[in-house]
Amino acid sequence: MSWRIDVAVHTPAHAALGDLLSYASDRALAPGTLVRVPLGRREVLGVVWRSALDEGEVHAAPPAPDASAMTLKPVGIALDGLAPLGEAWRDLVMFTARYYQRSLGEIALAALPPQLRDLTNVQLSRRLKRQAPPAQAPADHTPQAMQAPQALPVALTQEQSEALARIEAGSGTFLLFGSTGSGKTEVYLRAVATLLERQPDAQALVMVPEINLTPQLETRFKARFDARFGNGSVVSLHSGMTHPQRLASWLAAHSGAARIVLGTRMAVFASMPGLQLIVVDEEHDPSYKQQEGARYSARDLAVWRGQRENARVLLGSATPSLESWHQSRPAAGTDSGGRYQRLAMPSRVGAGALPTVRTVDMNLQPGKTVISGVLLDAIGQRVARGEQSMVFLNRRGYAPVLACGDCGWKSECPHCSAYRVFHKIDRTLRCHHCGFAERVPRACPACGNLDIAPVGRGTERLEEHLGELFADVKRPDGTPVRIARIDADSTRAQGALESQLAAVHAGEVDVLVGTQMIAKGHDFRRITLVAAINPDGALFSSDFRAPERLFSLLMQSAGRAGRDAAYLAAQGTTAEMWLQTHHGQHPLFAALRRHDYTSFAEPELEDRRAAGMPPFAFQALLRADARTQEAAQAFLTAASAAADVLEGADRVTRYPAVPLAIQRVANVERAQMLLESPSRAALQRLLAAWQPLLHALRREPEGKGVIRWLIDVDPHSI
DNA sequence: AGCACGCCGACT
DNA sequence: GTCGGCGTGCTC
Repeated sequence: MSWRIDVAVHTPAHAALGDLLSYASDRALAPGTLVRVPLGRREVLGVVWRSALDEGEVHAAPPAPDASAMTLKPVGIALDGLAPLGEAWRDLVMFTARYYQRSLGEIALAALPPQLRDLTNVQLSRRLKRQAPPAQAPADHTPQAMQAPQALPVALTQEQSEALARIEAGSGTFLLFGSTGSGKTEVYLRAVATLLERQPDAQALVMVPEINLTPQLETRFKARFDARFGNGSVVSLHSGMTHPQRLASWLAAHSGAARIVLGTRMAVFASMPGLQLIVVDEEHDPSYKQQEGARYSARDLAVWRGQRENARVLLGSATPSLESWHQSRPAAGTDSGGRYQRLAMPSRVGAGALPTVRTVDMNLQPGKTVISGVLLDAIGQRVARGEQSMVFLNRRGYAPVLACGDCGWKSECPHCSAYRVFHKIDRTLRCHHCGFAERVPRACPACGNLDIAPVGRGTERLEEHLGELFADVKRPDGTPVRIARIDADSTRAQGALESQLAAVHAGEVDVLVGTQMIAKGHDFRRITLVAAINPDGALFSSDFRAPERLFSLLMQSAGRAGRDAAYLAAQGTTAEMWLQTHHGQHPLFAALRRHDYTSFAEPELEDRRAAGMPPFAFQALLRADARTQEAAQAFLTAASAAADVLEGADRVTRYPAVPLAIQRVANVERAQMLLESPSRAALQRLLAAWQPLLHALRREPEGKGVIRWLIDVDPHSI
């Protein structure tokens, strides 16, 4: 008997190539089976999507486009040793591909560990054998043991207990709205523990926004669960791991041997047959949105996956995204708001009171002031008392621009519409967009003037500046102040971030300078002052999400100060957050002063509602990269015109094509067009119907010079 | 996406 | 004379 096997392989969405390629086989293969198939002159890994009995020209299922007429090549070997990927996983992949306008195979193959692609059957079976045998009844799995859970490190607060009780009693998606230090992680740990103890085959997925945050989370989960469920019950999945490590974790999740999977956004695609709970920590974090390739939101997919697999989803944040805030309602049974249950944990446990927020009115400071005198004094006093301070500035390097005082030359990047940043450490001018780097010229390249000077400041220069200003400030033991910097440059080397963080923890640093990298997740017990040097940029940004990001960043930073109540009491000090701003009266800062997310979010949401913006509207971007800006825009304009006749077009607003904020990167001109609709379904229908037209358009004169185009659904920055 | 084929510039 | 640039086309 002859079968037609439809397989998803790693090909991009393309007009000439369908989502699935058909192959011949003398036996049916279960959907989800991994197979090697011939494609052109190479052999690639694919996922079986369906098998159909091939009765000559008649097919039970519709064949892949145009495949019925051709002779099918035979499938290669099936990776039989591996259980087929489940229906729920395939549905997730299918949904992702459709929703984000990508090919099935691209999503499916990207969701699998890369090493699987070049593993033979023999190697695979060897791998599987080596894999630790599935959780061989560790410690106690008896009912008695479950009724008498081992002593847990800390007692729960009232708020934590209530949140947990509601998670257990309910189902669906929850928004855990807990201030920094309210003990959200403990709630995650308990929710996971309860689930895994109750159901021996249940699995939990826990996601964090950044790779940096996985080690500390892994330590905490292993300490809690290794003893109870056996070594290997907790695995991680993120792009910082080696391929063999990732394969091992993936196999453990797929087989069910791993009870808990920790990871970054890619982990949302982990194959987990027993998935019952998904935690998305810091759910508001922009890192959950993939910014290249398939531009998916791991948070949104987690919610979808939870619904599909009937697993609880726990979104945690002190400053939820306005989308999640809007979707959530305060108490079960309340109709207002959306579908998530909101669980509030406003109190800070074991931490000092939230820091006092002080604003420095930069309008009253002498021009060009970098750090105001009052702030300097405040930091100096902390140093003298042996306390730590954190100063952050969202700009790395020494100075964002180098300029000639005579002829007006500036350090423009020859390949991008951006300035190259001056890095004093290695005397280079570096473009942060294309990577182009050169040694700093001795004299102005345009006029030969020797007087070329840095303009503006980055973390490097701030660090240097503070060093000069604090030259005479002494620590309690009379030794000079110690200043350190943490940013993407200082942490480039393997393990550098860890060692630098350790130095701060060990008290070897008095003043820490850094980018937003230091505001995220790291607990510095002895920091009592946090300062934002220049947060104004985001207040009047053209990006409507900028205030939301700024507020969350500042709240998170404020949360870094005074994490240790006992320390503050012993020092007889209070924690402070300082803001240097020209707009001290801005409502965003007023809300921040009160540490009140709600009073920031509610008016912001009202503005969005009034302006018809997300979450009250749905957006997508069509972007085009081309040789010239005209070509990019011409393509977009033609694409817009082509969409006129499509279904749903009347319900989708198409804005004019505009250049990107950074118009040219690496000699490629970039333009985009915004689409917006009050109906997600209408937008989706339009995008789906548009795709083939866009492919066709590239071959038309309007598509000339276009290097690539892409669709970004639910874009994060526009 | 890969990987071929194909047609124009500076070097073993 | 070749090596190699990446433009265009194809893969069940």
